Amino acid sequence: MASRKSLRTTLSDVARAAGVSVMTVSNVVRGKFVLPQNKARVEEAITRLNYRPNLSARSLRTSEARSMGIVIADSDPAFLIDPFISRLVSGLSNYLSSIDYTLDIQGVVPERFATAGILRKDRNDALCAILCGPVELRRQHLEFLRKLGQPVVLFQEVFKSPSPDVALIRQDDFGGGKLIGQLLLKHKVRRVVFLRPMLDWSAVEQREKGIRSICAAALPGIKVTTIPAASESFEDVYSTVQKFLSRGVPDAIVAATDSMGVAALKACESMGVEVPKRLIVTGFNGFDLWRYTRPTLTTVMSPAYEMGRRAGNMLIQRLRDGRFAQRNVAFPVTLSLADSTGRH
Amino acid sequence: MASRKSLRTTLSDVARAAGVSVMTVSNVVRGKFVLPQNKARVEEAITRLNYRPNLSARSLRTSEARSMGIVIADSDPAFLIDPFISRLVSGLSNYLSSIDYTLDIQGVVPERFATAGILRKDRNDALCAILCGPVELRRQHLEFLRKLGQPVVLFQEVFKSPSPDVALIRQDDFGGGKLIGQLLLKHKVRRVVFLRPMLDWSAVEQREKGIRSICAAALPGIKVTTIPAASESFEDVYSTVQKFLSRGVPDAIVAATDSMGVAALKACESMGVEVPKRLIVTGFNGFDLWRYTRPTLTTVMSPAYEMGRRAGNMLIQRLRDGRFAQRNVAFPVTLSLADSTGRH
DNA sequence: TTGAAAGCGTTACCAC
DNA sequence: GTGGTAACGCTTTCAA
Repeated sequence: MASRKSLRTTLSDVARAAGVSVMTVSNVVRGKFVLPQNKARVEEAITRLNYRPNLSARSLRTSEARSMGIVIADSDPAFLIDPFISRLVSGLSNYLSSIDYTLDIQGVVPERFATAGILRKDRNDALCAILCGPVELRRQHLEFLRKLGQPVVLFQEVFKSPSPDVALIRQDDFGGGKLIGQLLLKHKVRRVVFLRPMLDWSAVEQREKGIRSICAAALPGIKVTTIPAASESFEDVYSTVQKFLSRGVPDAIVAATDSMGVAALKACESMGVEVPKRLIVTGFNGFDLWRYTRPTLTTVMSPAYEMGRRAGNMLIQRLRDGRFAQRNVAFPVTLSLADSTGRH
Repeated sequence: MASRKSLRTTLSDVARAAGVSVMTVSNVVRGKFVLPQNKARVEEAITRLNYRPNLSARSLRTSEARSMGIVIADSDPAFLIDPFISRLVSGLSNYLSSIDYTLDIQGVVPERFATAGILRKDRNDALCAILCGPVELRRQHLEFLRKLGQPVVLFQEVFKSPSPDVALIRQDDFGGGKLIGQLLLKHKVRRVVFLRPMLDWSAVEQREKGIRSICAAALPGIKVTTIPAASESFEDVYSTVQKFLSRGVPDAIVAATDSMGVAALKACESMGVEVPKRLIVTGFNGFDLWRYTRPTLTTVMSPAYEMGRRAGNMLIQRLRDGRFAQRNVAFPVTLSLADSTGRH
């Protein structure tokens, strides 16, 4: 029956089957007004023929894809397991779904950022990005994004927006670091270890700066030592902390992330160092993990899901209005006290 | 200079700038052989004009999108935080990226599955899906997927493939349940609680069947009681277990997932019920969580990341060869012993 | 309200 | 090896 070479049903297949023109079918599909009698026949034909609109053709014609992309630079192949990222992407995806937009996703190791297919081809109306690596590399990548000439939201960086097409959304990691710092003050610690991954990440830098800004101003002085673990993996962090503890026990271990905080807790346990009695431990960017440990982990809560929604919303407004209403947005974070810093 | 109304650079913009035909530019872009002198001029123009190929136009012409979609039915809006799903999607995404394919992602509550935009429009060459909800609903959704007339990989279901276009990939949850069951035998338990979420999920059903198959055959008999928590959330599971324990302590709590296992551990802790001394606890579908708790959690390890890669690979082969080589694939799982079931 | 035709950016095809 | 042309499926435009 179908004499077309294409295997897929098209508008004109439906039009022929329903005895109307393609425009009538198109109008039905897009919810425009069509006489009820025609509409019914078209809908019947659509169902019978299993018609689905070809978005490539629609996008080509309308020059809007109703789709956004997100590119995530991460050294871990399983880039979505990071709880911040999984929440951010969930929020973005759900927001976009709610307005009938699609989300394209791609993870990429930082060294190969600029080769990501999602950036080299034009398939999405706008892009989101999360960078990592040394600050100069991140700056290059931002420049690469700027040159795309497409609306972009960049997460978690403190760069100034370099173009009207680039907006930045971050949580207040510096402020979060200060909250941890103030907690350290309250506990009258003297020697603090800031435990971070080797790989640079803007948020980690900000957290460290926030903590140090408080500790530097403290009287009596608080000495902050930064210890880098080879990676964020449990094994690397665990062994790094064990090695450090074997040479002396500080008053506090401030971990750059919750998963590192957990590994630190476990390392303390293995060395017989009691938390919070002998030293206190904190995490960062907490979601549920804090409550799984014993003792439970004091951390700073992130609004990641909401940040994802917001990014989608800002990009939609940018596409509609031709400009971003704001190009720098910072979300507040909150301190979440638990047993690893002792009962207040 | 650019007299076109479209804002984006096109092939013919580049062709004009380089003084060649569009076909030459197209050939350069696609890596076909072009005389070095022309190639150089074209590449210069591409860089200068910031040209990126329009994938909608390419897809329309070639009728291949080089893109796949995944739709995830989940009652939790943050559908990506589930560690199984985040690994599965990471594996799929990375595999697709490596062959220059894109991944579209959409989460949807099970009641609205068939309304998901990713299913109602034709943008991807193939689809992956994860279902949840009562088995009849899942069967309907599978039928919906079958009718799309597109290659589909469905995860974690034990349905028979209903069409040459549908392949099923799952882990051996029944076998995993048997591993847990055998462990229970070894510990000579008599009263077992299977702790599961209210929401149906194929994998949970299989796990329960596997456990019960072993327990039913045991001598002396092992009594298995199923306790549903309102949801998988920490609070719901925690309070469900507390309530249950207040009426008596079984010999084992077998949780349907690791996060439920952790909540059970914490509920035991809160009630002063020692694990593994007084009762043993197990999780399921473990990744890193098991090592965060005290005691660490015995669980069954899932090959989720590898399953995602495999799905991508099977779909690519299906697109290339016109048929699936296999339509039912089961990945083995492994038991991971830890402190919550005591030292052997 | 409906229909006919043009054209979105690209690639397949076929001349040269 | 390169270029002209048609066509992919859809929506915009304009006429009826």
